[in-house]
Amino acid sequence: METIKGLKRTDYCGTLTSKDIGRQVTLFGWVQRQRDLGSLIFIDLRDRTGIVQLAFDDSTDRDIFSKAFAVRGEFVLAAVGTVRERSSKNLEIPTGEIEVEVTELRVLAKSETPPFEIAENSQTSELTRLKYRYLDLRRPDLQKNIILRHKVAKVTRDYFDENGFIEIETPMLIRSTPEGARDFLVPSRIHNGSFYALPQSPQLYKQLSMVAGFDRYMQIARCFRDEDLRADRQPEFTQIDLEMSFVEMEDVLEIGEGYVKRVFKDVLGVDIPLPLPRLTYTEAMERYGSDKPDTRYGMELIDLSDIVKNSEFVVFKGALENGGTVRAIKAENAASVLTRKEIDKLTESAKGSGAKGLAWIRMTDEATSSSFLKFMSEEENSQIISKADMKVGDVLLVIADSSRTKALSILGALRQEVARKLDLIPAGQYNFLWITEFPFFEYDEESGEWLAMHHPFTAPMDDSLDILETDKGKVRAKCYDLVLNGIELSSGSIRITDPVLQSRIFDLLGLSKEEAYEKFGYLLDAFRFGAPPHGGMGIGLDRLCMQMLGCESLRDVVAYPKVQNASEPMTECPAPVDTEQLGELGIKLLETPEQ
RNA sequence: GGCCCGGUAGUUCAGUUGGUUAGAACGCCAGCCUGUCACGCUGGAGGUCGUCGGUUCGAGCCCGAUCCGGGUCGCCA
Repeated sequence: METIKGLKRTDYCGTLTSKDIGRQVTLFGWVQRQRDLGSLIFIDLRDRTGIVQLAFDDSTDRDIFSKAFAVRGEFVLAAVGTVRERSSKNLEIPTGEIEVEVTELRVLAKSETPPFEIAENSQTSELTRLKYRYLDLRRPDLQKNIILRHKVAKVTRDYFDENGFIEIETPMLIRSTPEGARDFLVPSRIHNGSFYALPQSPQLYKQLSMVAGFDRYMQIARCFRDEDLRADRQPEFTQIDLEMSFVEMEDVLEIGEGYVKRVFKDVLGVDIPLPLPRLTYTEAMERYGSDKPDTRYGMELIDLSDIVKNSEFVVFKGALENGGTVRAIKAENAASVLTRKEIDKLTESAKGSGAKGLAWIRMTDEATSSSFLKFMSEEENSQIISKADMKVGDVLLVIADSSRTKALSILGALRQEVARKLDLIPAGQYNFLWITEFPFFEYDEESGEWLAMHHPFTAPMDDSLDILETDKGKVRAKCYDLVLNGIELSSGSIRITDPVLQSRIFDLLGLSKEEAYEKFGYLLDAFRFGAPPHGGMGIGLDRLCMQMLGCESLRDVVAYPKVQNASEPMTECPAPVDTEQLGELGIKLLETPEQ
């Protein structure tokens, strides 16, 4: 193995062009491929910018030639040479017009044969790739993703800096507030039996920073939630967290929109027209059955309740008599894809999200078949078909449920599944949407109680103040979500700063003064010393990058992600620790974990 | 915790009603080759079929359990 002593890189591999012909260059990189043609050898040398061809022929020094002969994939090389025009060009690659005639070659490191090829569009299973993540990350796709992520972070800091935001680091070791998601806990050595928690978000610290007078705060903050993973959910994730003083909802949305426009323009060169569309929570649920609707395709929900309210079909009748609803979506020209068998599958997944069943009408050239038309009158039938504007080839999927919200959200999920099946989702399109006027409370059917839908510092809307105690179902919050292509990108709210209102809210949430003080005393104290009105939001950086790159999983935009069981295959964490270490923390395990 | 899908060579996969020595491609190793660029040609090595147990004369294939991965529901104020 040789050293780089005396060598300094002059260029990155992928940046050389015919303009560099005749130049003496020094390159470092990994061997993508070595092609040995006998008395002619080519090596593709790769770094993060791309590849360039090194050439060795009969004019090459014999020692260098035999070194090149022994080179294998992923060896690390230093090459000094002259850029020259290729005698046969390769127009497929950016550097294909030139090659480097090598006059000095050093093998800086050898490599074993890697477990998978370092190439774009790897077909290798994700587990293998994650075990060797450093090799996976060497692949051009992931290099591109991680570099884009860097650019997003850079533009983010620039934008918020230009708009008067101060970046403040908030602590990673904080007090646990066991509401909402589970906290990751960190035992304290100095205070045996006590624990820190890792932040689920910097929420309280950023509000305190408003009290401290920083006026505008931002942070690219790591957040932690000890919950089960999904394709778009990791136990640790990154939030672009911000908070602003002396603002109302409109001001926060304006900053948020400006950010979205800026980051898409600067990083992707894509223009996002402003202002972004808005829907209230109620509209979104009624039209799409989701509080984070994907508006890249239509297929909006159709209300059949009025038409079927007198029908004899017990399923519809029962749902409506119990205060529910009957809704449908129409899949246009879908009869060929949505066969009986496919509809059965949809029924199963609807049941999976809580449906009792799925009613349907399927119109084909031959016949109109349906699971329920036979229970309806002629008139009802034709009203349904005309309300849904059904044509030959269309399929109508109907959900009835005595819970209105449930019916809507089941249909919302179905809408997404059908859109994917029918391939209705256009690529390369970015549909942003603000969702506003979220309900303040959520009715829990099990306990029969109204629970907070948001954290307890979220302000109710001004016109809800009079009905806080009397009509909880109608209370709306000054809360807003930013949705992109059916994914929740961001969530925020205007906060309560009025102590009187705050204690009303605590009362409503069933938090006694003592409990509230026990949990959030420091914030309540702070608010006694002049709290400016404030509000903010947190934007999911990982999800944003995922959308910008069109990736299906967060694992493609997180350098070192966790897999579904929340472990990391490369380092094999989490892992047991030795008893001595536990002893210092005053912890005794009830069972010895298997090694 | 529930449901669905998957686990066969380094990698991606095939493997018939259970039946001889489990195949292919790529990769790897060796030889040949002066313009390749997914180089080509010739030859070769490489497998506890995730694991454990069961059924059987015989299991990659059937049964049970279990582990691992992916998706999803619950969960994620």
